[in-house]
Amino acid sequence: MNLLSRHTDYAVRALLYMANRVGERVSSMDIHRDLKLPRPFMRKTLQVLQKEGYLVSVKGHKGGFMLAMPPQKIRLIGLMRIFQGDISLSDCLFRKKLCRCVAVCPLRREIKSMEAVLVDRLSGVSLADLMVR
Amino acid sequence: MNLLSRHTDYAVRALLYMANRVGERVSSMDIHRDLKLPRPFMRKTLQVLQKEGYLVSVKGHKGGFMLAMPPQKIRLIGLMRIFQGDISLSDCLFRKKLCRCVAVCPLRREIKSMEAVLVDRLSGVSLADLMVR
DNA sequence: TCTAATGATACCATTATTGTATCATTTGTA
DNA sequence: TACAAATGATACAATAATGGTATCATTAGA
Repeated sequence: MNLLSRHTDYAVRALLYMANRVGERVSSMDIHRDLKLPRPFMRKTLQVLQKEGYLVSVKGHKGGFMLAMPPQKIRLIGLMRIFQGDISLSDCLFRKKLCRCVAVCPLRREIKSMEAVLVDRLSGVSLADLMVR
Repeated sequence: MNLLSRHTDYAVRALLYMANRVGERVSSMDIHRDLKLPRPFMRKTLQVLQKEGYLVSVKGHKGGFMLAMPPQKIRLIGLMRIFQGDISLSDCLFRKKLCRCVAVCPLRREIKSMEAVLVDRLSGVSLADLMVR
């Protein structure tokens, strides 16, 4: 199981990369070269981050991206919500039909509570925390 | 995201069903009729549970299944491990290549620690706990 | 001996995720 | 001013995991 999707994973890496180059303009080519992430896919990641206000972009020659906010303000939970939707450990709508979980309610309650723990932990992690080494 | 796969989910339901019919022989047909689970698929679930020692089976006419142990001994984490492998929030081998996570180690550490919390919680839940109502 | 059950297993369908390709637009610079 | 290098937008394809079906062999009760 993967808590983070590729988009989220690549987002974290790319953002970390930029956090270490504050003031510079970073292109998808730079990231591709240095981090070896598949470029077309990761470009989509970056575009989403731009739309969501995490990145400022400059088009054209010598264009690229820069962080739009300090690393302290970028939280793991925020990135996950963008790329993976609300964190849930039991997706309960199954093609518009009601979940198969309602019948096993005590189990559902357990899982929901674990979910809350997880979200709490994830909320505590910022990009800045991941930069410390 | 789903913490539980269908197999695990169906296993819990079927086991709960049998826990409420101790002494009776329960067939896959009974479960299908009463719980509306897709029979061929759920039959596989039951067969695995039998192989793993959770169920005793009787073949032939009037055959079926019975719990092989008391509900207190059946733990959610055990079922998950059978049907989903070891609980991990960051599957790190990607087609035999080393994970893409190692490069973002602090993140990996965070996730591993959340994983431990989750496993701990899951270990605490038994079938008997889910029967209480 | 027929029927209803499990055991084993092969196969198919669906979905989500991951990844590629392409074209339009923008902008610095030779 | 034209070219090159970048992002924006978007359509399409590949892959893998999961979920599900079908079938045949075997067993056992009535």
